[in-house]
Amino acid sequence: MISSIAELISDRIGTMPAGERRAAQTLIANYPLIGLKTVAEFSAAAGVSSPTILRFVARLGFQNYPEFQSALQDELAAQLQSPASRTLNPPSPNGGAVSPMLEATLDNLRETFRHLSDKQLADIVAKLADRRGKTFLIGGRFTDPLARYMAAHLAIIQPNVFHLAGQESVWRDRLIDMGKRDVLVIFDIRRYQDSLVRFAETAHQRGVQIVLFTDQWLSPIARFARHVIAGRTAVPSAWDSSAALFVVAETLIGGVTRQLEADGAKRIRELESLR
Amino acid sequence: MISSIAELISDRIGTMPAGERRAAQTLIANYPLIGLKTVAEFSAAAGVSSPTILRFVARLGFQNYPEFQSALQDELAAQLQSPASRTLNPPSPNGGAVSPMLEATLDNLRETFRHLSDKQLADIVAKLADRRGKTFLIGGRFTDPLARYMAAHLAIIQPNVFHLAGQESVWRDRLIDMGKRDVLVIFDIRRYQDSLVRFAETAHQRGVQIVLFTDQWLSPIARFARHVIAGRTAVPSAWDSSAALFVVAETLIGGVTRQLEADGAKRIRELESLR
DNA sequence: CAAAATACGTAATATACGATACAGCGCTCT
DNA sequence: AGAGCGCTGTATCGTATATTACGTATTTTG
Repeated sequence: MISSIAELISDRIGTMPAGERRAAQTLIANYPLIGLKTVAEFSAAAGVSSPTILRFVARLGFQNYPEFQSALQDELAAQLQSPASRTLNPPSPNGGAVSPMLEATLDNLRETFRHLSDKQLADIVAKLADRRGKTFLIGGRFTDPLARYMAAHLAIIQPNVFHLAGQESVWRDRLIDMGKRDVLVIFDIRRYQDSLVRFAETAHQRGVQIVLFTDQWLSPIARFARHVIAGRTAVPSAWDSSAALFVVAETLIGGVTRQLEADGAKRIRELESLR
Repeated sequence: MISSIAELISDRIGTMPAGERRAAQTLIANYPLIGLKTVAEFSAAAGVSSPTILRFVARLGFQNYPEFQSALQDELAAQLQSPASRTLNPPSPNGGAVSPMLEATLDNLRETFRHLSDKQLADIVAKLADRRGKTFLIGGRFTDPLARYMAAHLAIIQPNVFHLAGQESVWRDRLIDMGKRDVLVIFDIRRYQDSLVRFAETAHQRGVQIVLFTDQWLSPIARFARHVIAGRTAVPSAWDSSAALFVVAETLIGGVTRQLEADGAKRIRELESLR
C-alpha cells in the first residue's frame, strides 16, 4: 500500500537509471518543494537536464509534469490541514473514543486562530460595537444556534440587536429595515443554504455590511462579505464541528463588551446598577 | 516587524478593495496552497478575475506572480524544516485580545475532558441512543442555543427528540409527556435559573433521567441528575464561556451517531439514501 | 570485441500561463 | 444630481514553460 509520493519514489528508485535516480534523490532531500518549482529549476538542482526530470515523473506514473505537481500539492494540503501538534500532545493514554474528538477540536481551534489576526478581530469588534447601526444575526440549519448564542449576549450590552429566526419569508421581509450602517452576521457552513446566499446577496445590495462565519471552504456568501471568518470544522465524526466558530464568536462577544465598557457606554453602567 | 506573507496580508487587508480582499481571504483560508497554484485557479477559487489576483500580489509588494510564489515556497520550506516554528501569527507578545481568550479556552477544554471519563461519556451516549424513550432538551438564557444545537443534530438521526423552547408555561406542560424511559438534557450555568431547577425537580420526580450540562460550581439541578457534565467556563472576559460544554455536546452527538450506525438503525440507512 | 539497446542532453516546437491595455460600471464627493 | 475617480472584468499579447524529436554517448549483451 503506497500512499505518498515519497514512498512511491523510494519504492521504485532501485529500478531507475542514474540520471533519474539523482532527480529522485534531490527531490527526497528537500521534499516536496523542489517538485513544486519549474522543470528547469528542478533539473538544475539535480544537475541533470529537463527531459530527465520529465522522464522521471513519467516513470512514477504521471501523465505530465503539472499532474505530478498537483499530486504533491494535494499531499501538502493534507499535511497542513491536520497539523503536527497531534504528535506533540501526549498521545492520549486512554485510547478511548473521546480523545480523538478533543484532539481534533483543539487543533481546529489553534488552526482557526492562527489564520485570524488581532487586527481582523479588532476591526470586526469595532464594527459590531458601533452603535450607530443595527445588528442582525442569522444562521443555517446547524449554525442558527450560534447566531442565537451571539445575539443573546450582544442584545444585553447594546440596543438594536436582532436575531432572525423562523420562516424564510419572515426574516426576508426584515430586509426593509436594513441599510448602510447596519451589520449582518451570517453563519453558514456546508452544505451552504441557497436561501441564506440569496438573503446575503440582497442585503449586500442594500449596502449592509456582512460578517460571515463559515468553514475553510468558504460559503459563496464570502463574495458579499466585508469580513470572513473561516473556521476549521474537520473532526472524526459524521458531523462537522462548529466549535471553532463558537469560540471565535465568544471572543468577539468579549471584545465588543470590553470595547463598549471602554467607550463608557452608559448602558453598561445602567446594567451593572441593575444587578 | 512583518515576517510572513500571511501577516503582511492581514496587515493590509483593510486597505484593499473588495475584489482583492476576497483574494486575500481565500488565500488565508487555505494558506498557502492556493497561492502555489496558477493565477487562473487562484482567481477561480476566489471568484474574481485573473487581473484582480495579479493586482493583489502587486499590492503586497511583489513584482510579479512567480516572485510571489517563490516567497510562499521559501516560507513553506522554512516551516517544513522546523515543524515547531509553525506559528503563523507570532504568539502575540503584545497583550492582544486574541491569545488570552484562546489559551483559556484550550485550557478549559483540556480540564473539562480530564475530569470526564470515557465510561461516563459512553454511558450517556448509550442512554441517548436508546430509542425506546424520548429525548428532551432545554437550556437557560445563554445555554439554550447549546440545547438547540444538540437537538438539531439528534433529531435527524433518531425520532422523538424535542427541544423545549419559548415560554416557561409551554414547556412546563410538556412534563405530562415525560416518563421513566425518557431523557431530559438540561444546560444550566450560573446564574442558575429557578425555573429550570423547578422543572428539573418535577421531571426527576416523574422518573425522567436527567443529563445535566453545567459549570464547575454545579447547578443545584445536579441533585436530581443521573449524569453531570461539569465544564470549565472561566475566560478573560466579562462573560463565562460555554465552549467546553459545546465541545462535549459535539462529542456526544458524534458518539450517538456512531452508536446508532453500529446498531444498524435503518433510519440511518434511509437517511443516507435520501441524500 | 562488436553490435545493439538504452540513456542522456541539445535544440526546436507547442502550449499554457502571466501580463497588459482598455472599456464598463459603480461609487464617492462636490 | 452630475462629474470624476477607482475598481473590476474581457480580450489580447508576449513569453516562459513543458514537451517532443533527434543525435550522441554509454552501457549491455551475444
